[in-house]
Amino acid sequence: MASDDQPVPVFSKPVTLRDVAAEAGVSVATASKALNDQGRMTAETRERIRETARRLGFRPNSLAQSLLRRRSFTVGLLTNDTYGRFSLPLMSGISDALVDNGVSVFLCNVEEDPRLGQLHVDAMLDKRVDGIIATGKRIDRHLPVDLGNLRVPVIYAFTQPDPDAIAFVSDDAGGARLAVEHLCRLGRKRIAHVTGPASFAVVHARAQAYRDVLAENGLPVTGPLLGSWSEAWGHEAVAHLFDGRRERPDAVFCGNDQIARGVIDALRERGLGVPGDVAVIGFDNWEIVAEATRPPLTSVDMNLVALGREAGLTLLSLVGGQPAAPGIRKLPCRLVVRQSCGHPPDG
Amino acid sequence: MASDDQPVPVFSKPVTLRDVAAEAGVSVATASKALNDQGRMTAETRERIRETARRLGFRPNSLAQSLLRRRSFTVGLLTNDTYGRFSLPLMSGISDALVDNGVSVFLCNVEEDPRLGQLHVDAMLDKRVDGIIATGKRIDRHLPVDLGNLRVPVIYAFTQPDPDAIAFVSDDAGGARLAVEHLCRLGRKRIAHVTGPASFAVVHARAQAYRDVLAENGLPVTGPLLGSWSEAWGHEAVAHLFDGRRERPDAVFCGNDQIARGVIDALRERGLGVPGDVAVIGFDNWEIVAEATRPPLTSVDMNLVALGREAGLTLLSLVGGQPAAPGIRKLPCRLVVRQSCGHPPDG
DNA sequence: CCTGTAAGAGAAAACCTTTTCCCAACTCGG
DNA sequence: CCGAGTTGGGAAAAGGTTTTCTCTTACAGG
Repeated sequence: MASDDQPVPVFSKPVTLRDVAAEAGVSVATASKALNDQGRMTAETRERIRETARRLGFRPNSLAQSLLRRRSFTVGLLTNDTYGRFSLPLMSGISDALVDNGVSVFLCNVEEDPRLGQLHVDAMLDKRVDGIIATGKRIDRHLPVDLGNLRVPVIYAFTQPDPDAIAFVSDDAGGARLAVEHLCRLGRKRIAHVTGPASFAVVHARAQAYRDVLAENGLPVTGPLLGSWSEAWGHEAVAHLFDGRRERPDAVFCGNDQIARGVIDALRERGLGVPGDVAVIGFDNWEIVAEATRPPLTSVDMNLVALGREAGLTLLSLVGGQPAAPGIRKLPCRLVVRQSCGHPPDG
Repeated sequence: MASDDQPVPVFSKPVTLRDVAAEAGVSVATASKALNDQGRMTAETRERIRETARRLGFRPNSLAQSLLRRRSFTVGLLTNDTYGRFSLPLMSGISDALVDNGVSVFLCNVEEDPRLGQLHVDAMLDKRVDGIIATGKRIDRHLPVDLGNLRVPVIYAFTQPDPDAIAFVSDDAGGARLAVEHLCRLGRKRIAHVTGPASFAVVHARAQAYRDVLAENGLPVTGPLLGSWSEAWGHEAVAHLFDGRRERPDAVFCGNDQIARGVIDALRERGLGVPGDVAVIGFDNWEIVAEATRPPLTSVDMNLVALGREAGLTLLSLVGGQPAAPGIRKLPCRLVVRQSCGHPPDG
């Protein structure tokens, strides 16, 4: 009564369970049980302790809890994507999924440095993370660190080290199908494919799907044009496609949005209309690019936020002791229709 | 001797100091002192314990250490920039600075949600972070959470809540000076400024510097054109600037790289050469955009990685007990010269 | 030989919480 | 009135490490 007109003191040491117990006139054991709905005591005692804890602004020390429970409610997120186009939505999804479950995320940027990677992994293990999510900027390269036999579960997102790991990746072939089938439905007959370098696994997966869909629709297959992931390559590819004596494409399926942007700009410079003369579809649905092209770019979205969320939830269930089958989970892409292909397929 | 031909068992429980002590035939106290270079013992004992620890793969449990030391070697990074253009380099710098000092980073994306923000802050405090870095996507808006009277030091990066906090921001006015002075040195006489919306503080800071430099050089000041941060606005602004009956600019200083990109594209469409007829400078040095423009864009770089590093190091010194004066530290920008302004100023 | 000191190492407290076990008191049926 | 069961609550251990204090032994000096 004498001192409770003061709000919580501002710069004080953290108030511990012991403080609460002393203030409420009980033992720490009883205080703990009161706050955790454990044990037996009169409703009145329980409420009095709770009220005391509230008044003192008591918050349990997670460190002590973690030490005891051997569970820290913390996971490590390993990434080597300083660039961020892919890892940011991924991280956002992961973070969402985990935070909703009271789990915090250690961010570890390991670049391409194995030493740094090992440093981070060791630090995370020392801090007793409950699990690790590894994510990379490329599906077919993995992080410069061995996560093989850790004491904690590991999930891979957007990267896939070996077949018996648990990995979430986007269904690139499916995404490519979406795009090419969309173009077919719109009546395009000569669909070209301009994409990135052969050193990327996704280039082949998407190109194969592209060829498959064309074959299924009885359309001519022109081998995909492989280059770099840049606007400049988009420009250049248009020269290849439209300068030759052969029949000109009426649609271009691009390996990413930057290539698509280059393609669209080059087409405009040649006086070709998009989507009038040529329909264009991009990949990645990088909104900042897709929305800045004129016309705004229809693009395949890899649903990275959802992918991250799935990865996060799966890690959580693994941490919780649920078993999970090893292997790769491919998550479907979706087509975001804007204006670079003509009228939306509304039937 | 009997069992040390086995390497560290792979899936075992973590080995504790007690295990090491038992194996080496000493007490945990002695083992601890041996490993931490504390206390007195024969060099031989110390080395024997160390060797045992190595052999067993002992790693101290950070949770226990943190609990005891009241220092977790962990800091929280609060951001509301899901977009990432600014926060990624920032985070990278922060992370670098901290990791080099053995400090891990909790990543907390609070979006614009005060409830989420409070949740994260509470969780970080419960986990006994040593400090917090708050970073936002806008200098003049701060996070939806009150970090006023925490038990741990707080540093702001790229955002600035109130004058008596410690904040690191880029020197936008200085950056604008760099750009406009560069154009002046190149002999440009009619320099326009196309920038973002008036609701951004940086717009005014940069515009003022722009006017100052023009005045200092005896050049005519045409009020800056305020719009959005988009390519589309860059296009539109060119129409404003070049359609009128008044004298046409021979240089445009743009508020960001996307605007600059729009400006350059629009200029080309009108048959105006860059940098021949018009020099263009951007802001942010967003490499993916700056390098894709034709010609590659000269742009002001805010040195966000360095800014992040400074913020991280300052937080560390604060955590270490060093005092730091409150207030705003403006870090200089730098001009990255590419080809959109003509010959580099080499003298 | 005795005392003082230093070396070497261990016991125990501390950090904070949770949980198991236990004890005292009370109630109730017989 | 007695034994059994229940109720309310506390003591203590556990989790892993660090640090202070204490203790034993050895050795040097007198």
